[in-house]
Amino acid sequence: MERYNFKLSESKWQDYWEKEKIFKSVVNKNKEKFYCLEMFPYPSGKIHMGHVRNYTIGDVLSRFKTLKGFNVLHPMGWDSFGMPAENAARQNNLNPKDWTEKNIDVMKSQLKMLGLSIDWDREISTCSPEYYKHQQKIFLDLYDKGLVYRKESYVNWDPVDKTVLANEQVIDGKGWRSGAVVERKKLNQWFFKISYFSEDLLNDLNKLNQWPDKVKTMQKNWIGKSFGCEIDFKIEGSKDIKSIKCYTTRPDTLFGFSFLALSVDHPCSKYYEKNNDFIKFKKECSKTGTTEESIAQATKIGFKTELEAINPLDNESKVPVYFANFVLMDYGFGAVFGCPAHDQRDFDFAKKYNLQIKTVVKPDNESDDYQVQKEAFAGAGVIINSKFLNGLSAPQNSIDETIKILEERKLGKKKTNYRLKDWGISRQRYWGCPIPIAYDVNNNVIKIPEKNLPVTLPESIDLDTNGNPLDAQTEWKEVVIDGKKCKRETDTLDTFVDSSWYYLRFCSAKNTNKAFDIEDIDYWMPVDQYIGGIEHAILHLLYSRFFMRAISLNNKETSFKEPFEGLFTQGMVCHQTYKDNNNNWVYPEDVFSEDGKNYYQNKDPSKKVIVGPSESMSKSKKNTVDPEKIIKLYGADSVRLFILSDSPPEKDIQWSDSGISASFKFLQKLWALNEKIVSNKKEFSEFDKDLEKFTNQIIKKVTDDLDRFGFNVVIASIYKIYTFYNKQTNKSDWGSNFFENYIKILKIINPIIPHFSNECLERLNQPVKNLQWPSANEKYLDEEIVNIVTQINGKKRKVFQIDKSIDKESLIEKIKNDDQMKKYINNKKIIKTIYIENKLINFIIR
RNA sequence: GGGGCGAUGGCGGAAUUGGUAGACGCGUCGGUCUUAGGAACCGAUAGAGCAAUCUGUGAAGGUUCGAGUCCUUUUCGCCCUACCA
Repeated sequence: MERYNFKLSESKWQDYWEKEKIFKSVVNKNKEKFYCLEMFPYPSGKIHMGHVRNYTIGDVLSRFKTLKGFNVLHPMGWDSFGMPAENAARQNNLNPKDWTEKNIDVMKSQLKMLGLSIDWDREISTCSPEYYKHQQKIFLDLYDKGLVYRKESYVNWDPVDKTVLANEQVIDGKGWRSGAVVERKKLNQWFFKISYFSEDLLNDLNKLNQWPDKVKTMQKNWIGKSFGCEIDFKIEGSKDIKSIKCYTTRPDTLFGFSFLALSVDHPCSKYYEKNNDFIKFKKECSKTGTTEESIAQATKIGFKTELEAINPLDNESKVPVYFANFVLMDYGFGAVFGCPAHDQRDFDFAKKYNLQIKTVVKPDNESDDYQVQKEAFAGAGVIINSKFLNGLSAPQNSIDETIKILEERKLGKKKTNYRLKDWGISRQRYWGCPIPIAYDVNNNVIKIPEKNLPVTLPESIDLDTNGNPLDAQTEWKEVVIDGKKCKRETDTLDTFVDSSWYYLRFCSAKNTNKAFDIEDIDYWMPVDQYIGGIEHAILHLLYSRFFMRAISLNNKETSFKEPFEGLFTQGMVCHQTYKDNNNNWVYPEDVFSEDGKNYYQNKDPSKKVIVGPSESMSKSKKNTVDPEKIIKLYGADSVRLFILSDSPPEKDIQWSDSGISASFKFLQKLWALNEKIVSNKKEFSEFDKDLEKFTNQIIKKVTDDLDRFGFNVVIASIYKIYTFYNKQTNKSDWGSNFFENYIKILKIINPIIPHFSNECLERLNQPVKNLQWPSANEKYLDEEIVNIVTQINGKKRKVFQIDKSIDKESLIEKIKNDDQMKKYINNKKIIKTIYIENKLINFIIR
């Protein structure tokens, strides 16, 4: 018997799928649709195990739904704009376009090796003008709707390279390339008004009942709705500044007011621009703030002004005004009222500058002379030392009451605040979608007319210039619109924009006139199942939700607002880490072990390797395994089988050599079984009820488990199938119903190991086209003989195999009189009998 | 500081609604076959005990006839987020 030749088989079926266009999807209103989408990859060079896991999950689901009769849309594309291309191009003296296209070719061939059921006719690439011309149109539409605007905003500026840095390019406050201390620089930039939908985005999370709660909570926190009030503080000591607005969630602690703090970027800072001490202070503030650690540990510093703020509820009380490093300009009004007794940050600040700490809330169990000591008290309690507010229960009552009073006296008003900020979309980069805007000689914003779209990137470009390479393209920049000389916008769009609407484009991927066809999206949208990494829980998913709302705003044709009905976030792929004696990471493929305990380097077996903990695969730790190599060694089906088998898909999985080789060996066993069945010449006449029962029960279980993403248990079932069928074929009579049941089995393993399943079906002269998912026959799902667990006082004592037809009374009588049970009951009195049908009997004795 | 998730054999993990804890795989041990095996096949495998049996789902309590599952407290681990007023 020949072993299973996965190389021949897998390439054969992949060719067949491609030639016959098996996965081509067309709108068919008579058939229920299923849109299965995995987050499309960035073409970084090669696929990694994370992709393998992501796309295997999506593929199994797509194939399963297809077998179940759905019209499945399962597309794939490339998130192909972005910085890595620019960096790689600069390093290797290439064009980003060429680098990207080469990577796409490689990765596409690798995805095909996995045998994914993708409709490649719908392939899209976000860096292609065919894609981004529609994006530019959408940008202009949103501009017309008032959802796009321009304002001054800060960027990270590298003063040596003279370039804008992305956050991830700033390491410890320094530019990643130059090492220069990064400065903050103000630039005019474009924004999407995502905050317009804050409330809607928050509320509609409730409707997403096929989303993980975790992701919804993360988005909820990100939107960060809070209830509070804005208060106007009168200011003394300046002829320019009359009052300052603050936002607070705790107006009820107003009598604890002991300073007012402003962000260094607060509009009032303009009056201090020439003050040398203030300039120094501002510099000091910008030093801390890039790494998370420094933020957490940053001490609170302030710059005292000559200004004084008056407590609106107590005109006698005047407090100093500071600029402080812990006040953020882009939340609230960039100004806070300091109440040290009941806010830890304010407390720290007050301690440092010897400001008054006035206790105005006491815990319920404390007396009225309670005083805050070592730290701020932010808990619930009762208002004290606050004149007419005294005695109110804090926080809820006291807040409501204070707001009422402030509103009556016209000193402030109730306000809901959101943490969610508008989305800055300008990037000072070459390799992104050009913003379809120009400016006339007076710097007015001029839209590029639709007929002139797309605004394409210039192909020959010098990436070694300082700053944005597009800025240096003087010829490209010049454009005439309606006879007027204009200069193009040289910023490009954030690549998150590209991925915020690609799910729509897949529905009409070939339409050159429009971004999408209403008829197409009416049928295909929303995405029924979206699958990807948890790292996109907030930004990408929130931006996509925003885009759907923005496109649908004042648009009667697209009525829905949620692009993704179901969301699944898969876990990461982990691998053991290895280091040599010099603390350098070592690749798994350069490591060997004879006993599984001591590890050595392949190149030099005298060198020991230290085994570290298993961590998520990353290039920096060199604990990666190359999928292409693994596929070539074991075959795609073995890889698919293993990547799904060891852990539930939402959790992390450990990649291991023993695991993948176990999957490989298992397929060989399954193949041997199939060959044994193929070569059987005997006819069987006896109907085998056990075989029928086993098959139907396992079909039921696999169907249910696939429906709930229980891939790892599905694979456990496949192992059980092998054990059962192997025993069955060792019998002299396999059963007259053997063949039809076995065919069903080959169908239910098809979504997971499709090449293998096809090959087995073909060996048995079975069709492989238009397979249908077998349904379990209810008749065989029930057992006639059931296990009855008997307990004495809740403790398991004996298990009886009982015919289901027996009635309750005789069953209890029978068990009571069982010799072993009698021994346990031991002449004691049965005071209660719990009976759960077909499951359990519990005697309570005393 | 805030939020979330989790803790089950040597390991990864099973266990619809509370109802036989440890499915399935890895590893380990024993056996068969083989010139050999790091191949294949068969069997065993939570712990203790010769056994009947007892103990076991991070810890402590509670609800219940019955808890891995529900409630309270607690410890540890992981993830996200971060001066949000």
